[in-house]
Amino acid sequence: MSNITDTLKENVAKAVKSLYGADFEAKKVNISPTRKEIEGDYTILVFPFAKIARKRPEAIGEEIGQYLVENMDAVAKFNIIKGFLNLSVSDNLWASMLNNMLGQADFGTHPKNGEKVMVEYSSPNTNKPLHLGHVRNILLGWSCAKILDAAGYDVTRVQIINDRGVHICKSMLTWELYGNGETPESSGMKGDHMIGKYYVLFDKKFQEEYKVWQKSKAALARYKTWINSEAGQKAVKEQGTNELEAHFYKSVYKNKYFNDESEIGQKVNEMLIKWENNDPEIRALWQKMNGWVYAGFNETYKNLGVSFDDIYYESNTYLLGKDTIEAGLEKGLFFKKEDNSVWIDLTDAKLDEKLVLRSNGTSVYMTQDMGTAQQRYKDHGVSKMIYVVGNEQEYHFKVLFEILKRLEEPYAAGLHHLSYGMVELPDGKMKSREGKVVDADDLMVEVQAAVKAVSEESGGLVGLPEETITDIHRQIGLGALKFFILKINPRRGMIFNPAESVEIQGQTGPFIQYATMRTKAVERKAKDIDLSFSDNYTDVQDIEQELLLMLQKFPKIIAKAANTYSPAEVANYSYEVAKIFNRFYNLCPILKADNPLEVKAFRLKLCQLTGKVLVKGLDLLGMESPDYM
RNA sequence: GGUCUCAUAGCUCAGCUGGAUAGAGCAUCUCACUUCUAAUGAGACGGUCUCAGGUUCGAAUCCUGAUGAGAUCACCA
Repeated sequence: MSNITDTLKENVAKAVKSLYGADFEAKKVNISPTRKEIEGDYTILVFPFAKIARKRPEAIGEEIGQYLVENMDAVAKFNIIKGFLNLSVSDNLWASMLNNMLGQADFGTHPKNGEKVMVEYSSPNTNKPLHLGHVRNILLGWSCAKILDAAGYDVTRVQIINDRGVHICKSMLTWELYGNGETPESSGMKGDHMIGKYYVLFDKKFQEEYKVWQKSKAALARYKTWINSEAGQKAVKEQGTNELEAHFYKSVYKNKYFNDESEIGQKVNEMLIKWENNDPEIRALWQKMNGWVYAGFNETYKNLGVSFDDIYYESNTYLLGKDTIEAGLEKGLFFKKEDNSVWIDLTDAKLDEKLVLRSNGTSVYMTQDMGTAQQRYKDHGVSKMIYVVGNEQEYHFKVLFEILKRLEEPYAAGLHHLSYGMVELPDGKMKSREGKVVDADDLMVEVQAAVKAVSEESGGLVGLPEETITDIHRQIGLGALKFFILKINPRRGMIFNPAESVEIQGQTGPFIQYATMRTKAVERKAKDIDLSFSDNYTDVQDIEQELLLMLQKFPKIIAKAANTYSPAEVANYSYEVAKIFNRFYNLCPILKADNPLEVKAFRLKLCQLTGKVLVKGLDLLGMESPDYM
């Protein structure tokens, strides 16, 4: 039996054909659950047929309703209010609907479609421990991968690690200068946090040096040269001389100072050159320190419950893409300027002229990304690539995708940037320089502690082994955090309120986990109930019908979430299911002693199905379902 | 300035292939645990869907414009 709504749509289309002799696409029939206060289970909108039938909506409803009752066993009766045709489903249909859904081993998931898709997420920089922004990224990526898998795709999860460049050398240098051989073991710090410390230290040391220099005669000379230059005069015009010197040091000259004059800056640049020339000592240091960082990252990933199938490193990919430049030049897609730099003109796509190769022949980010995409296609043969990256890179990806499209890459049509908004704190943006960041590791510890406090108060876990209790606290804490982040449409920027993220009441992860736990608890208690009696149950309550109709949507929700790359779709659906189930749980006793057998059997089955859907829904969000709470 | 997002209840968010009286949660105020675990349920309160036009039988939803917020427009990554 296919889905009842689909069957209804097909029959409505048939009705239109037979009554009015016109073709109407079954898919376009507008059908929705009937509003609670009106009699009926499904409502069909008849306005769209008005033009075809050339009759009043009420008359059309009457005719179609009549047709459906006569031609479908499932439709018992109907009524019409304005242009709305409300159908009531036959009583015996509910049990068969339930059996049908419960009979599917993996209800909700779609058969494999043979398509391969890659999801890239996390993509950290080895200098900074993962923070709240990464957490949103990682959870989105992980959940999307799960959803795509459930929707029938063959998914490869990857991350690209930014492990090269000037910034990496900064932490290496300060560790060499001031580290005294410190290791994660010797300091007891997580590797990524330890490296992060040296990265911050570099900035501090540089600022100190820069500040001293600003008082020198040389500094004053640089400032005077600038102020008399064209750019300097322009600045004077725009903002006056007030604070101009500070502005000069802060914004105008800083990079130049770093590259040309700074002692510590020189050392970093020397180190980078050595790294690029494969200096064995530098490379060994680099590998050692990266190893510490990766160990730290892996711990965080493990705690978050996520993993990857393949990892790309920029140190391997940064030279890729140059052959593509050649190919593009031959095709006439790219062009060279006099200084030998290579460009592409995308002004006709409302994008600008874009540099793809520097005048000195070295790559830019775009070059590298072009090459990496091709490499991934070679490695994994994927037809779709999903990049989970913040919305600040929207422009970059638009350009990248446009270039790959014009290069006629076979996967070009399947490229998607899953762009998500910035995570802000209630008092504004996170700023790493001011230490105003929410660290991923700290965050996970905090949510678990908060859950522990509530749990001990409610006392639901008393009597279980200590280890089990701790693990349940972990599951709930992470559940609260993950749901809090994933329920929001990725597109939107979000305000992360730490207090709200550990809420366990209302629209939260633990609310859904609690409902799921209830389904499990009932099942544990239900013994020796002959489930086949459920078919005799015909007095199906409104709330039971509502729950069934909601559960029936599951496969479509997964498909929609996959098509829109939106875990929020699954999150909000799971919440709705949990809410209806809780209402059902309160209204309809399942195992009550004086319930007739068919009532127990039907409700128990409904409970089982709800449990299956909720467990799967939570799993798609990367959340676990505790057995006790 | 160009481009792209976003704007719905005091707060956090759903709803957007146009359809009935715009929905949840939080907060505030009631009520319900001798009951399959109350981390629950029932009820009350709360709205000019930013504004102004347009299309339509019908607009929170589509179009145009305005206002406000964010992002982006490097031979940076």
